[in-house]
Amino acid sequence: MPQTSLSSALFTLAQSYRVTVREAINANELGLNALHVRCLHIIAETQHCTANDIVTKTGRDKAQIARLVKELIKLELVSKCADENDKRCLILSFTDQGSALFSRLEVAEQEVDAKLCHGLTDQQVRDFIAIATTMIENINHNTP
Amino acid sequence: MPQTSLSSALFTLAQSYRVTVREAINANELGLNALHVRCLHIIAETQHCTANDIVTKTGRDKAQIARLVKELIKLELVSKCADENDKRCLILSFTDQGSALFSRLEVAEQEVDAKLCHGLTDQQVRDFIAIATTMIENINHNTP
DNA sequence: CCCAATAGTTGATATAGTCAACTATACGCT
DNA sequence: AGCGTATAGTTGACTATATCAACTATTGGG
Repeated sequence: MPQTSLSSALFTLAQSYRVTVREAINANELGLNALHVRCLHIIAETQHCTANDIVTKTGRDKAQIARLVKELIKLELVSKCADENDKRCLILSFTDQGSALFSRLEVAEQEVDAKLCHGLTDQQVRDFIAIATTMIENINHNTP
Repeated sequence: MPQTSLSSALFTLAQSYRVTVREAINANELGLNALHVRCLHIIAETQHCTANDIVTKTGRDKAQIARLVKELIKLELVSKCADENDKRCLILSFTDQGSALFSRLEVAEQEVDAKLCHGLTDQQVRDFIAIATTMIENINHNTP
């Protein structure tokens, strides 16, 4: 089954990726989906992370993020506390459980990535990410 | 906003792509989504195309495809008729309207693709598709 | 003729994504 | 200070997508 066009390659890849991540995550008995995982990553890599940071970094609707974060909090993976200087901002950070789970997640993710990149060189993967990033920028640089 | 990891690049790209395609399509006053478009492509490129062909080519649930096809039929873009040899198989083909619309779609899609690939060389795009295809194969080659 | 397999349909339900209205705080201004 | 406006986040209602399981109809093989 050859993948010819850009759109179909992209579409198929995104779909397969979602399914695989979900399987990997379910296999790890965590009640999280791919977007939860992205949130956790962003929280991990952003110091002083707010819900709004997640909104801008993911490009999702803020309502969606709000509910997602609420779930993470209910799962006691993340806690929020108001910024001292600006009480509108609620800083998100990992609980101990959250940190522990994030480590496990990273392992699971590396497995998915390794599977995905099987047979590809590091350089190819880097190029792929670079091109994807360019495409994302192209697509976000508003349609004039 | 740098995209570092493979997963986040993929995820962001897929999301942006969906949004852009949808905008392009809405802008073209068609009541279709990205998956409708994929179905039309598959119908176009597959002679003797059945719903099941679409299921295997897209990897989606057959229920979802059934409903999608039903919509395409209601829109009078596609018609189905039973295979003479095997009456379980319903062959899908374009109506005249469907063919006409598909031509328009191809133009719209080329615009999206052009936007996406702005600043990239043909070779880069080819490489990108090739790598994506490899990833899709990796991911589909069942998890042992 | 019966049975297992296949193609497709349907209902119920779950998950994901969107829009608009709302609260609360903060900032800038005269 | 008090006003208007911007920002962060929350919520409700809704739409769209996706998934599961049960079902029908047809087929081909013993």
